[in-house]
Amino acid sequence: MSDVARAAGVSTMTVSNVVNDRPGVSAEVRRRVLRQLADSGYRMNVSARNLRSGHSGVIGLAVPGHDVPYFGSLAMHIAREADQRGYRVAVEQTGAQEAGEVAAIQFSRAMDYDGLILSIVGMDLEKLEVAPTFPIVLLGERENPTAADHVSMANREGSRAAVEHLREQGARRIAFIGGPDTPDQTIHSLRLGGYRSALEQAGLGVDPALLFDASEVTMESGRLAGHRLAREIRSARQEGRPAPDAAFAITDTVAFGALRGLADHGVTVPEDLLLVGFDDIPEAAFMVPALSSVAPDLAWTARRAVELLLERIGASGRPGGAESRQVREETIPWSLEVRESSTPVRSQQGSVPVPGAEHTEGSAMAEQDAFLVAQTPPSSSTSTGDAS
Amino acid sequence: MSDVARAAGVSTMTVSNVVNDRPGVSAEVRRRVLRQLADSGYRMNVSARNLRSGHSGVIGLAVPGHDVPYFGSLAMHIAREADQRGYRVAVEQTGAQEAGEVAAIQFSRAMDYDGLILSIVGMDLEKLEVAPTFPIVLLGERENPTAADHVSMANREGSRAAVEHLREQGARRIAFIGGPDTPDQTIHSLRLGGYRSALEQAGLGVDPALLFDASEVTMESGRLAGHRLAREIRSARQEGRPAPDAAFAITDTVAFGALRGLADHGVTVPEDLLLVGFDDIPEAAFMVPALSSVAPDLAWTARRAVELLLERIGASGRPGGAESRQVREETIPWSLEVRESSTPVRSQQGSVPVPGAEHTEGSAMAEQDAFLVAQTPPSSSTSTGDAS
DNA sequence: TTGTATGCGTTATCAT
DNA sequence: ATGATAACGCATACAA
Repeated sequence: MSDVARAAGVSTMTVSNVVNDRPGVSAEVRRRVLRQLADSGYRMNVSARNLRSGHSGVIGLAVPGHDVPYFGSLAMHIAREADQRGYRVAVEQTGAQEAGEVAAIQFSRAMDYDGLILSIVGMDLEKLEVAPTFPIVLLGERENPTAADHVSMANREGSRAAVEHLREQGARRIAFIGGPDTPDQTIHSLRLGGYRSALEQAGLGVDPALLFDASEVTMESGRLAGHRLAREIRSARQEGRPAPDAAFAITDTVAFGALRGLADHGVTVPEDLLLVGFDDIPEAAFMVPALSSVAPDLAWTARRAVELLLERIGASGRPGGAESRQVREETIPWSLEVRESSTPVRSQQGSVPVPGAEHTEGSAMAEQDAFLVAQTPPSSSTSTGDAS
Repeated sequence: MSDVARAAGVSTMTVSNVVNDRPGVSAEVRRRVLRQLADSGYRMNVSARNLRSGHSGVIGLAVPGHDVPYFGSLAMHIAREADQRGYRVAVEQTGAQEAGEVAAIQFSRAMDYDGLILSIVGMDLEKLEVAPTFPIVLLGERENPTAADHVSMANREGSRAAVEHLREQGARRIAFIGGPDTPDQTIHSLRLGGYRSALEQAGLGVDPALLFDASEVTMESGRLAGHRLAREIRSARQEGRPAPDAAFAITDTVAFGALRGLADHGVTVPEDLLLVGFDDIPEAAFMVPALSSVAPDLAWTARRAVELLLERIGASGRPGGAESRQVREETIPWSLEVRESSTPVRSQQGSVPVPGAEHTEGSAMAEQDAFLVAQTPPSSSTSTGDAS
């Protein structure tokens, strides 16, 4: 910058003013400086500016893994949202849910970010020893005991709606594919809670034989659970007892794996079994069969998360700043997307290579739409959440 | 740091030495400083350190979209690789392939990174006006005219192997699902080139009627292509001319969409049509049917990309640094993963809810393995690439 | 409208 | 083994 100043015959301060487009610079001088700026190929040293200004203009986003579709989709929305507010988003992965360690790493790593949006998955919130001065917004499970803002998923309500929907579709023995129940609030315990509450409302209890473990929340664990579920269906039918006729998977990713696992054993969805997932990842609508899913409003989530974080960043400078602000807790609006996987078929489609009806691109689109919004969600499953 | 120094009765320099674990500090003093460090809750100011050291310890990774599975997978590998070398990775999304603009944005944004790994998709490399002093490694298409290191996909070879494989499986009319041919090197033109070259080697030409557009490289565009392909199959059969019996999709994501589009019209894979994709995204093995795919070695890719970038970062300080180093061009090793989607079935599995054979978890695993490595890739499709 | 002095938190260098 | 000093590149405060 001093080079540019010398070449333009002004002081570095004037150059700084030009670069940052501040008023108080004559048009003539500005022109000269701009010219020099271009010629010299000058570029701001961001570190120096950060050092001086005390902020970096980037917010961090910590997700469990870059390769998890749900978080990929979330990251996209958050990046879009932050862009609009002049912030950059740097996405990091926490690797897994190794509570304390990962959280600590995340935190220390985030020190040069202005703030952090942290997706916690199955991690003990108590272990999150966040310095109360650092702006953080938590994303994820419900009922947050920490002193940090929190945008939370309606895990219980969403899961309940999914199971109620399955019952409305005629399902009588509904399996749960997910992790074990735990005292602390994890994705597993909460969504299992919703499953239980739907059953209890129908006057039923949870049959342990209908709980199929997929604690890892991966496609592979879903597949293995699918294998076990298929075997249970077979056994039940052979032994003449009622077989599972539906399943709620804790995650679309798990559901995807389960779909594969069931197929491995010749069990088809929705003919043999109805299936609903959670997250409504972009892939859900494209699976065969298209996967019904509890769909959190990701655009809303991204907007609120960024807004809350920016508010806290703004407050963290001023007296009685970040630490004293009241903690906010908001719940993500959601809906239930009903697709093929939970819609009992009237007549088997079969593998007919040549469809009977004529199809143009337009009619194909219409057909596709019919698949995507096959059915209006029941009233209990419409959007909810306090978008305060 | 000066607070800590004062409290510990030493100089800031000594504190710095302790913090950075440098030699030349007596055990006694180190203990005292460490204690103060802990008590005071001190944390390094990264901006200041960066200002002083001249580098940030962060490398950027620019991908088209956070929500593209292939790049999610890639990001995961790169993050792992960089971690091992003490670097952090910040992932940003370029939004799309808007050549010049996006590249410029990326570049300016990357200024406080030590370097950038840039995934270019369908973007004109010529438009990438990169300041030759900034360390960049390009990831993506082949034959790079820019003055930057480049780790490239074996687009032609991989595509050719896929199509050859389809022919070996008995396919006679192989469709291409992807974007249009262009003079410049895009993912479309290159993979189409491989498709063409495989056909020509078999003494055939490219039939324009077998080119199904999916230029957007999304699930949705794949689905629409699937619709058109299904209609072509129907028409051909009705009119008694040979129908497409296989397809090569430019990307697994497109293949996934195509699978859905075909299913919309009752066309099943592999019974009615064989299908191979490209990228071998994690989902490929879990699709029903499991998707055959050209599988680039992502771990290798990540390692080389990071290594090349770090070399260039290292050189950029020294005299005759980054700009003068010779540009490196390497090709990613790959293999062909053959799965169900390109394996003609002997006897139709059908939708039998109760499999005949007994299944334990173990035998289920065995069955799964059988699916995953259903067949050894032909010799022409084994790993290749100059891992120099 | 423009310039000067000063300091942000850290580390390299040189001295002790 | 430890400390004093200067400097990294910029922006705030104030003087001119």
